[in-house]
Amino acid sequence: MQVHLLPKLRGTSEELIMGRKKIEIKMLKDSNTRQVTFSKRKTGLFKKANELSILCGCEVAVVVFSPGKKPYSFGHPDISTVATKFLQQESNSNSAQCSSSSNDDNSVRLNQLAEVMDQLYEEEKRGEILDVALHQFKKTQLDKVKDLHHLAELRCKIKARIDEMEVAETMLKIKEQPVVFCKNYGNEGNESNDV
Amino acid sequence: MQVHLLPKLRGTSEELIMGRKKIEIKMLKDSNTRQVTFSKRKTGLFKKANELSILCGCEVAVVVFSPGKKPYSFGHPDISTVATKFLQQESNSNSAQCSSSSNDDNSVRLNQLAEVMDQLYEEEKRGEILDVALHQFKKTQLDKVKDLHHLAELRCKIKARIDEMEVAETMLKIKEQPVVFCKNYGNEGNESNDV
DNA sequence: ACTTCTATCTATAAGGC
DNA sequence: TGCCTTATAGATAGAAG
Repeated sequence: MQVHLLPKLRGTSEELIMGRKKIEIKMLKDSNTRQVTFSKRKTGLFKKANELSILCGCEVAVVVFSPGKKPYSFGHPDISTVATKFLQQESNSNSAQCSSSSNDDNSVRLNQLAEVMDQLYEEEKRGEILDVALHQFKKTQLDKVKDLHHLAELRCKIKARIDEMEVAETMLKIKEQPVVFCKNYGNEGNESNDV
Repeated sequence: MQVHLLPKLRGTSEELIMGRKKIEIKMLKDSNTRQVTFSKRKTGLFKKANELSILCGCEVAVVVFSPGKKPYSFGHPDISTVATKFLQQESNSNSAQCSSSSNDDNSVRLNQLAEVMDQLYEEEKRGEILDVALHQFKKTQLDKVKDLHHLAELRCKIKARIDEMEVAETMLKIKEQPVVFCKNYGNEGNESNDV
């Protein structure tokens, strides 16, 4: 369906096709190049974050502001969950478990991050960003999905969710108002590894 | 300056030096391997995050919980700054623009979602699976859909698609939401990954 | 602003120290 | 953990759509 219009390399004296070249890690001057690079690397970063979370069964949260000042985020299992976990650790830091060494500083920072994540989640639920979300989903998530397993359960879960949505739909028909969602804050029954 | 003390490979029948091998992106069973991998990949992730922040002059925040539940973070310029920026912007954008999903846009979204489902189906047929992605998709993306008005159509399409699919399980997600605000950052290489 | 394609460059699995 | 080495899988710069 796609024909290579570009020859691998012309036999001419100049090489127009250079392939990848090593670049210095410094602010890219050209705004277009910067945007393209941001796009590619953001995808790569999120992909890496996802792989790390799966391979090691750990929680990961990433927030990035594009050159255009738009926020993008990735979270596993969910940014809110990660944020919550941080908050909980802070609360329990006096008790028995967790947070070795100097977690106090981190807790403060994380606390703030948690709030941010909270806001992001809130904004997201407004619904106006489905376009972007889907786009991102197609680009990045699908790629990751290739490596995963267990197709069977999800169908049921999604169906269940859709049933819930039907209820919401009914309500929407009656009244056009933004639906208020509850943040699923609280602990997740996350797999706990040793160590 | 460096001399190879190791022969490239013994000519024996077995290859003790295997170099890199492809691994499946799934939870590593061996705790030792998992820890080693976590360490290596965390370093790689932070490095990527740092490069992205420098190359594109953007702000980045990454938080990771190790298999041992210890928090590690990277932030450029630092997590607190990024968090604060988020909060400030949130309050500003509250009155300004945002939320304005029109009904016409919904049909577009519907089509896009249908496309996604098709692609998911394709992936499934290829034998590669979904584990993490769909769960998150359900939890987050679908939540947004609740706010849209053409819920019925969407639901039907999804249901139909799901019936075809033997889809199933969990996690993964990416959230992004456009939040417009003005401010410029242009910081240089700064790396801070605590341990 | 996103994507595709290709040639390279970089990250990293294994195995040892 | 950290630090090496090697071979290979994966990421991505540059150019164009």
